[in-house]
Formats: sequence, C-alpha cells, structure tokens
Amino acid sequence: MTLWSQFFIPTLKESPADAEIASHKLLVRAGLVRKLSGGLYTYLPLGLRVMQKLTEICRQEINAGGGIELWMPHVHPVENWEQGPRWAAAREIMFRADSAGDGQRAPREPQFVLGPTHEEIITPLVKTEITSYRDLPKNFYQIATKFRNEIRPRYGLMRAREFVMMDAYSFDTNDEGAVKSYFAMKTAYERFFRRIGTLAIAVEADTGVMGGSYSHEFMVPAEVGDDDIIYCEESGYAANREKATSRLVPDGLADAAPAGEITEFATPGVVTIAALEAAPYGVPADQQFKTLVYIGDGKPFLVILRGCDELEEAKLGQLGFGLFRPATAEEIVAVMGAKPGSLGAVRGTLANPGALAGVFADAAIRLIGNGTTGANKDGFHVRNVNVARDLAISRFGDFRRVRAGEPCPRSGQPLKSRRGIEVGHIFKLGTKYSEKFGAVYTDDQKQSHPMVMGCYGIGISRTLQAVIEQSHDADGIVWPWSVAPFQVLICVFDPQLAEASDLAKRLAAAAERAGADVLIDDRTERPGVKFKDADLIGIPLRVTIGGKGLKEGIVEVKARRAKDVSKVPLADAETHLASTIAALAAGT
RNA sequence: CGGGGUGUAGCUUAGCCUGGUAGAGCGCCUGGUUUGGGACCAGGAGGUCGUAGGUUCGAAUCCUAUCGCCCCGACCA
Repeated sequence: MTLWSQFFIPTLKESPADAEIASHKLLVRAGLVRKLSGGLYTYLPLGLRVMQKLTEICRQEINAGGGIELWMPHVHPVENWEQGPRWAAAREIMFRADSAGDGQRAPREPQFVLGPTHEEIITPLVKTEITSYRDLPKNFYQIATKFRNEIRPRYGLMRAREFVMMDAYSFDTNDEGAVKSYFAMKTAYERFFRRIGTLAIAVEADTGVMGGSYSHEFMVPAEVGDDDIIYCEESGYAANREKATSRLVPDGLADAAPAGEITEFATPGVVTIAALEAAPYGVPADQQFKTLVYIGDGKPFLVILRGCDELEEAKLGQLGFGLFRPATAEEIVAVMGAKPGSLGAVRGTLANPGALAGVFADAAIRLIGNGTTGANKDGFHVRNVNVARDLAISRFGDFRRVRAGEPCPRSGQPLKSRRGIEVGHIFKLGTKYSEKFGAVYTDDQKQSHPMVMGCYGIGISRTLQAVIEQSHDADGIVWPWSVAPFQVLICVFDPQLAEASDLAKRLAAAAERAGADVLIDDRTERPGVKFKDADLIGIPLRVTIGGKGLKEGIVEVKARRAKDVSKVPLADAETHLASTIAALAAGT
C-alpha cells in the first residue's frame, strides 16, 4: 500500500494554458506527466505506474501471440539506414547524433541517428543469426522508447518526439506463414485492447512509407483523433480514409459512347472548377475532368479526377514512386504549356506527352463519359471529351477521396465517417527489407529465399492518453480497472485518529489480499480537497473513512463510474471490499 | 516548412490599444479559526514582464530581430 503523503501526486486545480483537449489537460492536472519541451514529457510516478501496467499487459499478449522479447539500441549507426530502403523518406524525421566533439567541425552527415523504429536493426540481426528454414518463423519484439523529430508535436503524448512503443518484427519462410503471423498479431492486439478496457477498432490502412502489401490500423474512436475512419455498420467494413474505397462506379459499367466532336471554347479568366460551373458556362463539377500535375522521382505525371472529387494523395503510393509531390506552377507551365486552371489530358493537346511518367485516371471519371476539361492553352477549355476516345490515360485506379454517404464497397449501404486516434498498426511487409539486407534462409531443397516479413507497432504512451480521452468525465479520469495506477483509494478524513488510520491499514491489507493496488489518502486536507482529487485521478474504487461514518459504524464504498455510495458496516467491510474488487477485476 | 496566435511569480492571468517604474486568484511560508465536495482571517516570501537591439527624459506597453510554446495544414504509433 502506498501513502499519498509519502508519494508524489501533484494535482492542479486549473488546466495548463498549453493544453487543448480533455485528455491532455487531465494528464497534467492529475499529476501523470509534466512537459519538458514540445513533445518531450516526464512521466511522474502516477503516470509511470499506468505505463508499467500497459507495458505488462502488452507484453503478456504479445508473448501469447508468439512474440519473443529482446532489446535493441536506440542509437543507430547511420549506415544501417543508408543501406535500408527508405533512407530518403525517413531521414527527415530522425534526430541526428554526432560523435562527441564533432560539433566544432564542419557540418556533415551524422554518424548516428536516434531510432524512430527498428526494421533497419532487426533485419541485419536476423540475417546473421538465422539462415535455415528450421529456425523460422520468428517474431521479435521490444517495448522501448522511439525518437521522431515530428514536425509538429501535438496534444501532449498524442504525437510526441520521444514516446514508448511496442514494436514487433516477424520473419517467415513464405507468404502463407507471414499471413499467419500477421493474424496472430492482429488477435494479440485485439486481446490487448480488450484487456485494457479500451475500444479500438481494426481498420484497413495505407502502408505509407513502410511499404508492404497490406495493413490494419487500430483506432480509438475520438473526436480529437487525427484520422478519418470510413465505415459501414451493415457489412463491418472499416478503413482509414486514406485507403477507403466505395462502390461509386458500378461493376460492369459500359464506356459511354462519344457525344460529338471535341470543341474548343474560350473561357477567359476561368481557372477554377467553380468558375466553369458558373454562368455563362454552366458546366457542373461532376461533368468536368480535373487534371493535377505531380512530380514522381523527378518526372512529371498527371492525375485525372472528376471536378467534384478530391485527390486522396496517399493513394498515389500505389504508383510505385519513391517520393512524389505536387508540381510547382513553374514546373506545370514547363511541361504542359499552360497554367493551372486550363490543363487537360486530351490526346493531341498535350505539349510533351513523352515527358510524362504517366497519366493516371480515377475510375470515377468513367461516370462522366463525355465532359469538359482544359485545353492546355490559357483561357480555353474543350467540351465533348470522351473518356475512352480522347483522354491519354495510361492507367485507371482509385485516387479519389471517399466521402461519407457513398455506397459501401461490400454492402452498398451508405458509408459513415468518424474520427479516430491511431494507437496500433500492423503491416505485412513482404520481402522489401529482407531483400535489401540479404536476410535469406535455406529451404529443405537447399534453395535460398528472402524471408517474408511483417512489422507491428503499438504506441504505448499514445494509448495511455487515448484511454483517458475515451474514459473521463467532467470531474476527471475514469480509469479502467486493469490500467489504473492504483485500483483502490482509501480516503481517510482524520488520519491523526488512530481508529481511522488503523482501519485504513486493515482495509488496505484486505484489498491487497484481493489483488488490488491500494493508495491511502492520509493527507491532512479538508474532505472537499480529497474528494476532488480522488475524482480527478480516477481510481476505480474509493473507500471513505470519516468521522460521520465511524459514529454510525460504517465506511462508504463508491465506484468511480457509479453515482451511488454504499454504506458498509465495519464488520462486513473486508469481505465486501474483496467481493467488490473481484467483480471489478472481472468486469474489465 | 507555410498560415494564425501567444510569451508577465511555481500555476491561471490583468495591465499593452492610448508609454510614467507591475496587480489579482490559486499554490507556497507563519499564526489563528475551521473540518463530508477545491474553507476563512491576519501577516509574509516570490517577477531582469522570453531574449537581444532600437525609439524615448522614461518601455511590460511602440519598432526591429530572434527564440520558445500553442492552434490549423503535410507526417506518424
């Protein structure tokens, strides 16, 4: 049992000025963390206890899912990253660490970086240690600090520069095994989030800079989340908006027949979709072809969308470019011969088709059939443009951003959308890293093959905050039993009375025998202060020992979640406490 | 990195527009009265007003630069 007066729980009456969202305010007010600098936090004793509980539950479930725990360095030789497949993209977020004394010399490439994740470390390790199919599959993990120089740290622990993550890496002999490892981890994640009493739903996700073939994100639904989840209750479909699709284009849609000859018409000063919709032109946005210019690995390419649709930039990842970005106005003029607003992809109007790395069309433009687009000549557009006949399309794909209300790809019912916090992610990586690092094994036919990998992450510190975001009220945090820093709080109003403090110790011992972590509020504070602090730090079960109750021969027992207080006769207090603890522990 | 905001005591802040030498609440220390939902009284400590320049007789206040922090965008667990 821990005595509050001997512990350290610096609670605040007022919210810190730099906190915006409820969970961030409560993290600070309840004395869980303190900020050192943007995205850098000290975990105070109470916050650390929650981290330790989350870590232990995570460890148990990953172990149960086949994970083998190890510990890797946080300082990485830069060579590992240079050798890996994503140095160009990843270096932006990495902290550099130079050798001692190098600060005085001329700037140059760093010799070390602080690890943002560990594919580049684990894969070379496995390469040297595992060479036979007999030693596979393996799934290694650690629960450790990660460093990412986030451009914009946000919302306390939600997006921090230094944070705690469980990261796991699976190695299999073939695709089938990798899928098995993947789903074993998915199951472990589901068990983890259930055990910590937090709703996190698995959604289909974009693979981003990690690469790989497919992935799921675990999302805690919350208004303050950074991600949009597109979902359908009917079919159970759920995806990150970056990845989500809809059945907007019916299967087997026939190409529209040409409606007439292409006709150029003057549109002086018209450079937006909206301007072309307006009088005197009156072309609805869903009848316009929008042409965007991007630069992929140095070469320009075009993306064609309906005028009413928006590009979902993450979906360009499927095109296979290492790096891509929107073209600048100057680059657009150079390649297209016209300024943005008058662009199109009609054959014959393209100034320099050979310079393009491709013309990628969103499938939804087939719904237009015949429409209007820019003439690649400032101040002119063309109408009667037929998708099949006239556009220089090299490939169709899904590039548009899905909106709520569109038909679900599975059920056809309207899709819904909500915000979520990404607390976990699982990737099926394939052989991207194993090939790069030469992590190969020999099979029973003496043949050599690259290992098939998966990688998996749970943001432990972010989860800590997501739990609070999901479980709080106007008075403070409402901890789920399994992750509460303490599970029972014994509030003693007159700690100087031997009768009261002896009773507190006796009940605390009983609660501990029942398996609970106990905090005794033995401070010489007024009752109001103690009640407010109790609600703020959110301990699931509160036992109050006060003069009023002692006269009646009772103690008061109240669950943080509940409104009502039960008065328990002293004689029954220990058994009542034990059974209540058992019920709460089973409930989570 | 682009856009917007902000920096005054440990915390929350007033004062800034219209320059005249910094005020409150909480917290802290001392004493007293209180004691079931953030008590009250009396006394006290604590601030180079983010930093550096400039304007001025005089700068928290006006100007310039710079740094930190917060919010919106691109990125992520």
